[in-house]
Amino acid sequence: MTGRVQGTGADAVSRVIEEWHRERPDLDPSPIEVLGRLHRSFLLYQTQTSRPVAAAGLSLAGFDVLAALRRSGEPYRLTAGELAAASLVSSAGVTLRLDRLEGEGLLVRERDAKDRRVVHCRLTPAGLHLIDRLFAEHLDNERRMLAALKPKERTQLASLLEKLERSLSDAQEQ
Amino acid sequence: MTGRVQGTGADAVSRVIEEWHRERPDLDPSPIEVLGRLHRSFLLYQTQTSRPVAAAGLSLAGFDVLAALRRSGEPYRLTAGELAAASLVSSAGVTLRLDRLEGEGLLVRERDAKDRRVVHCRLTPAGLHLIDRLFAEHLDNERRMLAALKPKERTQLASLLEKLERSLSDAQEQ
DNA sequence: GAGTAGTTTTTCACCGGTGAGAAATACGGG
DNA sequence: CCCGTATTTCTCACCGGTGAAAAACTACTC
Repeated sequence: MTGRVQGTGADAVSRVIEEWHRERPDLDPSPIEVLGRLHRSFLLYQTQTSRPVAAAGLSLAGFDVLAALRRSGEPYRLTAGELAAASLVSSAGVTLRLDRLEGEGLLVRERDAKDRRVVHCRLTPAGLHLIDRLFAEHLDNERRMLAALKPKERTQLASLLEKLERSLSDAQEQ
Repeated sequence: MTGRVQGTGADAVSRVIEEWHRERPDLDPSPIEVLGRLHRSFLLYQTQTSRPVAAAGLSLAGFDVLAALRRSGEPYRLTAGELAAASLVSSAGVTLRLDRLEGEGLLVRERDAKDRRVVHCRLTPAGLHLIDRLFAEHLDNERRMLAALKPKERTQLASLLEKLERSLSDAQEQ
């Protein structure tokens, strides 16, 4: 018997699909097999990732910006536009992130001398120190989250997620 | 030569990993192969999913609630707690979602007669009609997003995401 | 070199989420 | 019954995101 109630029996998404199949047998709910699980996995990931970052007084949004600057290498400097593109965030969102991080002294804004529209963001020593400490922790935390996957499953999943990202990008185009 | 600049060359996550490898060769960034792609895929998914839903005057949050009620079957009624659990949202978040949907006449709150703490939420005819119309569109939209994946890739990805969700759940436990 | 189009970032008004704790109710044991 | 504990939902103060439009600037064209 497959029909479970609400609780913790099988997989939440499997139950969702069973319910839709019962209620709307005219529809094919199979996309949920992938995208519903994407959604739920992301929410779990987000919740668990933010905890240690928040313990250091940072949000995931702030962490994301500092990480982008750090991995860009010296002089740890990117424009607001580059940060928006790297994080898939709107330009308004980036402005907000920068306001907070600049207020906390983790980065500084510097107007470009040649093209005075563009704003460069540069890590301060405090920002560099913080992200260097947090990022190692962050990776360890992520490793814990993947502990139940075998190495082969991880590489397969990575490869399929890469294809998924491309598929989603394609769909966006038109 | 593998080092690409910023643009559209290979995969954004591959570039991120190359950068980290260059900047912090002491760390193993491999979790990003999976979780960075999870993150980006989710953001793309979210953006594209919200468009048609928003065109009907609804947010993804509202859509999520109506869908949970609809698939629960007649009488299309769940408690606030059940909705929170189904959507991985805090109780405060559910209250907010319900306020908006009730204000728009898409559901009604009904206090339980036996246990007056619990609030049942029931789809109104307007809510039922709206979600029945939108959900079919939504599935078609999701199918478009998966178009570049072969059937076999979809089932593999679904199965690996199920394992990932379980791995993330396990990690949450302690 | 003035006008126009295009770009980059910021502002504004809003939605949607959280954690902590309050409020209301239920329940079990003396 | 009454008390302490647990459960369920809501309130409050806040963070973080968006789209549209403004602001600041560049660059093209005539």
